[in-house]
Amino acid sequence: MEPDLVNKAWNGSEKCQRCRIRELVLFADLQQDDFEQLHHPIVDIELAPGDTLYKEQQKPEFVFTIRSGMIKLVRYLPNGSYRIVRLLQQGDLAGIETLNNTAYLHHAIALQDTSICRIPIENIDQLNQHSPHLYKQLTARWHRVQSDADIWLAELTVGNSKKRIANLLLYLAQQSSTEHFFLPHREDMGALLAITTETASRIIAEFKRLKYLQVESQGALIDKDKLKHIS
Amino acid sequence: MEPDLVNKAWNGSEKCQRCRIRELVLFADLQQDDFEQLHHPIVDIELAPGDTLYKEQQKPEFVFTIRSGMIKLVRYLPNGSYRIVRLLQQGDLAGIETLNNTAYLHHAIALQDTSICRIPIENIDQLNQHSPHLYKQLTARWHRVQSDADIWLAELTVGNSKKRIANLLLYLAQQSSTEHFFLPHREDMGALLAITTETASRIIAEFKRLKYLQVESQGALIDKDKLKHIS
DNA sequence: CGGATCGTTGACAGGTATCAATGCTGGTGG
DNA sequence: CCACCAGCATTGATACCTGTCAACGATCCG
Repeated sequence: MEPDLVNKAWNGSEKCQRCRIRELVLFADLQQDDFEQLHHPIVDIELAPGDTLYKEQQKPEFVFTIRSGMIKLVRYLPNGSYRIVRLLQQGDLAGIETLNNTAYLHHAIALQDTSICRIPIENIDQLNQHSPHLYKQLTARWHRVQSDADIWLAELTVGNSKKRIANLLLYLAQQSSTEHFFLPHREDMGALLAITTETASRIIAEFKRLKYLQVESQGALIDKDKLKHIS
Repeated sequence: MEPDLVNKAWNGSEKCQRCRIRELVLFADLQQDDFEQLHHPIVDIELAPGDTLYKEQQKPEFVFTIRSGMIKLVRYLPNGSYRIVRLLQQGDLAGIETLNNTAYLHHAIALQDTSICRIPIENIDQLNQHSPHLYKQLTARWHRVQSDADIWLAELTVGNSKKRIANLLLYLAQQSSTEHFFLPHREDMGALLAITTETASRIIAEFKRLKYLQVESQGALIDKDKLKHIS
């Protein structure tokens, strides 16, 4: 182990212990002892909208904890179009599938300004071998993957387009910590809901006209009752 | 611990060690020592088509390894209809989400004659605490959940109905160990693909007329090239 | 034989994809 | 500062697809 890496690791773990949202992220349950096992550096990353965090075919070396912002997980289809299979937000873990010694299953792309912690897989492996504290948090993340995927399948891919958009808006609003929330591009909405960009645009425009949806500088606002009535 | 439970546990673990498909199921990596930690009985269950393995609101006490057959995981929607979010087959683990101290996320219902091993959650928890051998297999199952969910989202909910049915048939054929495979009811196909029963029926009937699909007593057969061309 | 269940088919209205054109807005370079 | 451009968003027209409601056929079983 080179000295400078050890130093960075130490700095990283120091920061993790002082992390403002520590209770939400992967290392919530770790003890002082555990942090000393982090021999590889944890790095902060800031992403702008459109930045790619990783690609499917890339060598998997890191998992990523999302501290703020939003990431889309994307699968490209043979015909060149794409489908968004999940949205990740604060506290979510991107690249969890690589802990099984396999490749990334998606491309991960930022939708907003997004802050990330980049955690080397080696750290996770070491912690798993020498301490029991990470296991619970990891299982919780796997659980969330399943639960999100099921919600997606059961709620966002059924019914007509109006219903799906209404459900998506309700989902985004519910996920947000404030009243305002981030409204994706029409193309991304289409990729989320398996509808075309044009249809997404038409329905959003209609919701705006009906005042079910308002777009302000801080983000979007919805009339939840009206939208629930549609879905 | 009551003596008869201990006895049953011993019987159960004996059987696990001799299991014909052991390399496929959850206990693949377990050692002799580990099996001695199974203090609760593992029970074989045989299900007929339509039998319910567990329900969403049921108290979670067991996970289930599937030895043969097919199980659908079902979510009921507020309007009374349902959606199939995953199909489980040999080697898959049903109820994995309960290992996180939460409820079952679905109803699990057999589609065919199905053989199951019912494993008490306590066994899993104990093994996890005292031996490292289960961890890898569990992670592999979580991984498969994610990977299947993503395939579902990316391939079975996009494109028109003909494309979706073609993809479903290709998926079912690929999963099967023989050339023949199990063809679900039209209603289940609809619930799998987010289309109506009638549309599923129309397209299956058309595929039959075109000889892309043949139904024999052993199961269904498809013309993979023709169906790939559609999808 | 009658009834239940599932599959198939028809008719039609409504929804959505597709192709195409037109706004709108923010940024860039002259 | 302004004209221009690129990238989205919106809207229109139309053909096609799919949901809906309804009827009929096939098969199994008591």
